[in-house]
Amino acid sequence: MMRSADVDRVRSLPLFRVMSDTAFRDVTGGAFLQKFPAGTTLLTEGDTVDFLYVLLDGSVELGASWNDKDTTLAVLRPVSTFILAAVVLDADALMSAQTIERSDILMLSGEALRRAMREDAAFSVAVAQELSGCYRGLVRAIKSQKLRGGLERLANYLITQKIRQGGADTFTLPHEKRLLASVLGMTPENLSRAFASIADYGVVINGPQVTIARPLVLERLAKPDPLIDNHTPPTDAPIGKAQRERWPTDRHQRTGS
Amino acid sequence: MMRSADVDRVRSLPLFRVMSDTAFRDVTGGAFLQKFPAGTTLLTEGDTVDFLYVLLDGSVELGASWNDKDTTLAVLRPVSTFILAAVVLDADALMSAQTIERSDILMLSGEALRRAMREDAAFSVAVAQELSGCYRGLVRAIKSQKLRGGLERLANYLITQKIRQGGADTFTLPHEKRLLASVLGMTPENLSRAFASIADYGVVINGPQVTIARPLVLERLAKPDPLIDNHTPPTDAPIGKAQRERWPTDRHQRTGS
DNA sequence: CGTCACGATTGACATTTATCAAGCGTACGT
DNA sequence: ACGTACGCTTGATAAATGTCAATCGTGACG
Repeated sequence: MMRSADVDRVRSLPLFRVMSDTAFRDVTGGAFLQKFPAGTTLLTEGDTVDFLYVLLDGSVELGASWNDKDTTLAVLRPVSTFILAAVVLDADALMSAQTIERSDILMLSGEALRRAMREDAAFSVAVAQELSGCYRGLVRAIKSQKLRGGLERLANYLITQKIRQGGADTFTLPHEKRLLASVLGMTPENLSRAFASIADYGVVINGPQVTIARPLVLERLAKPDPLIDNHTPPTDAPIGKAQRERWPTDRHQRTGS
Repeated sequence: MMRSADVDRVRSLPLFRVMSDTAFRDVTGGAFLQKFPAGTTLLTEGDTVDFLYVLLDGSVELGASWNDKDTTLAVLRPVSTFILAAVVLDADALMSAQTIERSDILMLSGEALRRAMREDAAFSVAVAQELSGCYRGLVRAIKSQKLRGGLERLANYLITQKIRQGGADTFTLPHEKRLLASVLGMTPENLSRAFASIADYGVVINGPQVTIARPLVLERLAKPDPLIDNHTPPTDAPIGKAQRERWPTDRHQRTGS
């Protein structure tokens, strides 16, 4: 059902690394690994959630809608789990999930997950840590949304993106601009104008290519704040939302070796 | 250090009900119960978090600020825990906490909490459930913020408040309007105007007294949605964020008796 | 090769929200 | 009782954001 390489990738996630082999086999026993084309709706808000999803390849948008409007709450990249909170509570989904590009997605039985939590304290601690990381990600998102204006959100997004992609002054926007607009909580038209305005702060846009020509000028506009922006640098280690939140002050290093 | 009645109240929280007596004693052993006057800052964003806070009496505002602006993320009423996510990750606080009125607050050692999680699977499951509830509360908040306009947010707030206070057409706003404005993500001036506008939808304001004269008209404006608004009815049982999120489709009733 | 669909951009305009300023009412302390 | 501080309200105005419409460029597909 799963290739061994995929099993390894899941196993090496912080969430599953702490599980016993038997518990891991139990949880992955009835799992599905599916490939979905771009634009597939995996889950609609309000749906009953039977599975924990793990994005192994591709990308997924988490969104929500109300009254003919819709917005994007997050864009996920591999390797990420999603709708963990709904699985833990065995509750309905509050967000929709849709593939952005062709994606490999692993689906783990929610029931088995909850059983494993009850039987394995280390695992449920890992779940609690992952959830804490997700929670803090949302706190950052709300703070950005309520405290900053559109231009400031964009400026900080660009700075964060630059760092996450390695720190070079030129990088590529990872998504369509329309999607970015939805993430940033504005209309595509407004994002376009924001890109035009931000040229005054030394940002050069060339299609999906962005060059931050005068980083200090941009920073003066953005005023990035570690309590809002999570400037976690890129890493090849499989990382969960919890680890992202712990850096750089990881007081509990348990991967000692 | 704690009155027996207070111990009982904490013990009966979903978070702590599942703990063994010995684990509970261990966690509450080095606990402080303190009374704070109104307006006391308990915690500033960025601070190291050493304790899990439990609000036993009074009320507490969770807020955040950036660039001389500030906003309120939540207002807590007894009995609630707060900054659980930071405690679980042993990370810095992303929000500030301040008493709104004179409050009784219990402070439990974060270190002891994390130890109890590692040793007691049932407890760490309860922590994961509470965190899931908090997470979903934030998802609702972001959806409200990004998808609705100010007047719609106010309308839904009033409907939610009406239900939470028992369902009568007349009820009392639980906070100052300036605080409500901050919760709803608008300026006090704007909230004032929103209250004036909402009179057209059959809402009569008299100081802190609100009367919803034509509920159906207001609902047509508000379009409340269970995927955004948590219309949990009032209860006398000590309830956690997780329970709030499970109602009304609690598929895992474990308080069987 | 042409056509079509779609994302991005730009302009004009409407709506919403914030800001500044003034005035009102009430609770509180002297 | 008086004054004062503070929350609330209202008005005038500015800034930000959304909406509608048109255009441009590009990539997919017949």
